[in-house]
Amino acid sequence: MPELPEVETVKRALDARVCGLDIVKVETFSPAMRTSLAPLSAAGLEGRRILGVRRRGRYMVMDLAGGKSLLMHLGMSGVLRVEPPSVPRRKHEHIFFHLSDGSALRFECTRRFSICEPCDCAGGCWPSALDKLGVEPLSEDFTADYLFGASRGHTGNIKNFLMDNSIVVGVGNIYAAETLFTAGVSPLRRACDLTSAEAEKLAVAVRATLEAAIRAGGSSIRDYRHLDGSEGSFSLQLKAYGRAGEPCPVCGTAIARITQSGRSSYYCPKCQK
DNA sequence: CGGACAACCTGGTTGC
DNA sequence: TGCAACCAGGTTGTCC
Repeated sequence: MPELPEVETVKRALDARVCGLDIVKVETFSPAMRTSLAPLSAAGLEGRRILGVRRRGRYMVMDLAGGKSLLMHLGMSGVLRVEPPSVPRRKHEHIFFHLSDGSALRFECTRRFSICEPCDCAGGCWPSALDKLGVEPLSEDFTADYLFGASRGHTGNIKNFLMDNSIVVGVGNIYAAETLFTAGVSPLRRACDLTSAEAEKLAVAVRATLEAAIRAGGSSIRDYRHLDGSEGSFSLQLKAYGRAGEPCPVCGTAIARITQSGRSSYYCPKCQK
């Protein structure tokens, strides 16, 4: 569900809200998201203080006192909320972390694609499962040169290339569409055919789009919600994604919808070359 | 190896 | 109203 701006928004809010609190009790309600929840209670999370939350790609790691951490991924439909445990449990809320201020961190996941499992990655390192992730698009390592170099030899289309997490993390279906629109590049182009000037435009567009989306608190298309249940507003600024048939905001041509690798792509056939 | 695609799971929307 | 088909923001494994 969430791409980088949504996860970053959740991460920031979570870090600000639960840092310094203790996990008093862990309550699990239904067996398994993608990984079993059974180890959660056995992992000795209860009684540990929350030290902080960090993000790598779409993964979040919540560090706890004593060298334990919790690896979390929201999948397609994961929602984290901090609210009183007395609020009636929703149908797909799988875990309650009861916190020392009386609130609960509640993990909801309708489609069960999420991950929430203990890991040993204290001291700022990351679980080995994240080893193959590419560069962070908001880091100084993500440059036009990097993007151009990485695209050489990739004969697949540029849209799938942007969504390849071993190249650059956090760009999913929504922001791939928005980025390509902003850069004026057709999603049908082969990655290896990009010029260095186009790679430059794309790198700038990726950074600008993600930063603008973070400022707006992410895009709430379907399930995505903030920690308090409110919605992100960037969906109002989407120029191409989900707008098939609507006029392009630049030239008025109808936005087209096509399928690439089984997923919908939206673009302006006139502006995007 | 790169790239296309199915599978994982549930629910909402669309269309007959 | 009923029901089937299709769609959905991610990741992983399989096949060619």
